[in-house]
Amino acid sequence: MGDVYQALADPTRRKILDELTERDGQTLFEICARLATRHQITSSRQAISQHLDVLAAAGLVVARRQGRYKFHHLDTRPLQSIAERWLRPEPRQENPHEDQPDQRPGG
Amino acid sequence: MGDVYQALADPTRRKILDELTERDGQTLFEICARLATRHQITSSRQAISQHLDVLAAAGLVVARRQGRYKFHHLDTRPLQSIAERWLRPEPRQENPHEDQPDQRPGG
DNA sequence: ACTATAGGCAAGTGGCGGCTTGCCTGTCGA
DNA sequence: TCGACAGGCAAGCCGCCACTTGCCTATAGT
Repeated sequence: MGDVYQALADPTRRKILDELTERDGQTLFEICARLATRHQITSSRQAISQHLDVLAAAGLVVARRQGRYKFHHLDTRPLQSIAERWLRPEPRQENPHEDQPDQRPGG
Repeated sequence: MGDVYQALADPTRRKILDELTERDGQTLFEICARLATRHQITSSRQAISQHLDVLAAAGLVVARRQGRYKFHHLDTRPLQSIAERWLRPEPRQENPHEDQPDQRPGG
């Protein structure tokens, strides 16, 4: 299982997710064409294919083979846990700055 | 302004965010010590400092100088827009797979 | 059977990111 | 004032990642 955060790090991969959000279940060539015409991304087909591999490894894209076509579907479930990792509103501990923060005041 | 996604790509930087979530307003040395003892991260002080620079450039960390100390505070606002980018529950368009997806069926 | 299409595998390359190292600035305490 | 401490600047190294290139497999159409 790949790293979801690393998969999101590349701007081209995010554009792919945007594209699949607008129109789910696209083929590789379809994604290439739409990235080129709508986002000025002129990467080769292989580059996009490798990006899709990374997204699939991260669980963000699920591929479905059908004949000679391979349709790519978005799966947003890995994204749900991301923001919650730091956005959980538990009142977190504060650091007593004004004391003497000698590296670790309280051990 | 740096890239929030790229800032989250590095696992050490995510650990720093975890650390600041638990205890906000830590100094550089304090973060180094806690990363070493609690997360087995033995990177040098400079490495952590550069990580904090990246996080600050992405707006995820705000530094506050006070005397010879520099306290780092978490700012989760840049995170809120991340998940919503693809998690907005608008019913997105489906691709008519079973037709003839000749790259782009509808031009 | 032949061709065009959709996609895959693998090797090679260039640039960027993470890390270290060395040295410097600035602040507080005794 | 002097030394310990917190942090900063800059150069250099190295591995990874994105991308290309070349060739291959497989399905669909005629």
